[in-house]
Amino acid sequence: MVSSALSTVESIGVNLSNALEDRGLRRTATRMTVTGRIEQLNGAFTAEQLCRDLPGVGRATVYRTIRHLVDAGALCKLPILDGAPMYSIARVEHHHHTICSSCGAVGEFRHSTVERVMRSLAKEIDGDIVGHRMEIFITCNSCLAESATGKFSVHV
Amino acid sequence: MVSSALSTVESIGVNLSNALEDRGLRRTATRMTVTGRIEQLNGAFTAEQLCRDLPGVGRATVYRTIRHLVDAGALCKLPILDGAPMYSIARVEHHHHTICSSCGAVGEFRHSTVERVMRSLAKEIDGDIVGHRMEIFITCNSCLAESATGKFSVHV
DNA sequence: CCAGTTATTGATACCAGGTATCAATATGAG
DNA sequence: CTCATATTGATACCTGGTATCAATAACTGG
Repeated sequence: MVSSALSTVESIGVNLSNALEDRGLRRTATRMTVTGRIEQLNGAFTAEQLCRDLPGVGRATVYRTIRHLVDAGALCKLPILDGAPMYSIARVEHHHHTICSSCGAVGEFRHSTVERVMRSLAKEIDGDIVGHRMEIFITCNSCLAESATGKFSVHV
Repeated sequence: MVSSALSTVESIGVNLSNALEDRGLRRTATRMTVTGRIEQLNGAFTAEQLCRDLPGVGRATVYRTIRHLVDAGALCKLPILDGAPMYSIARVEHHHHTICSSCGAVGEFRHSTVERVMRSLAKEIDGDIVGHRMEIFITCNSCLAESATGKFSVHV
């Protein structure tokens, strides 16, 4: 819901069960259930949330499947300060996240300037840059409308 | 150790026990022990590490003191994917972190371009930007020298 | 300095999120 | 169909961290 509102995200075709198969994992009914649910969600989710949504699937299996998808690069794992990490389908090659401080909704964006900054930082940083992570904390438009109170912590 | 190697960090005088006192907390011997140890460390640390270093101080007290210091803004809490968060003394007003993917050493840096990017992103992001977080994953110079194997996960 | 109030401490139990184990079951190859 | 292998899920366990609470320490006014 939030992802679709971000102008810089272009969806690429993702098929989670294919991602698993590509890693030599079997396409089982249970895994289809899990990946199907994730694709339905169309937004970021936590592992516990997925367990609640799929009471017929064992906790261990849900966590295992998520781990496989992260390893396959099909999901990205987003560390949340003071809380369980969230996962979202990696729709764009390399991207960053927006997190609504009020409702927790996660979106993706990509911006060439960010990558350009990385190159200019390379001169100032002691060592080899091997990657980066960036999150932007926002109050999303629907929360602005409701002017809800913040509940996620923000690193400012 | 890594912090001092980063050219963009300028130390500001920090006194952790003062930070606690400013919040109306008592300057007790136990708190002095904890803050003293943190100041000695001169780098990022985990809560468990601090507990191990201070066997005479109760676990609960170590965690409570860390929480107070984070609330006071004297420490920053850095979420680590797959692991306990690390804490480091907030030496500069607003900054970002470098994390060595090999040894886990954390450094700080500040770069005006990053803040400039935020302003240009404001146009493209749906909602109000309230903050951001950025981590750069590096292989630090000492690890480059040893060409150690990576053990921290990287979001690329 | 004392008595009383309030804050702090730390042992303990507990909780959340997640992983290892392992017997039972499903899957796919031949 | 048969067998080796992968998957599943109940369970126990682990890690990181917090709530509880009785004992103790630290401030306060008198």
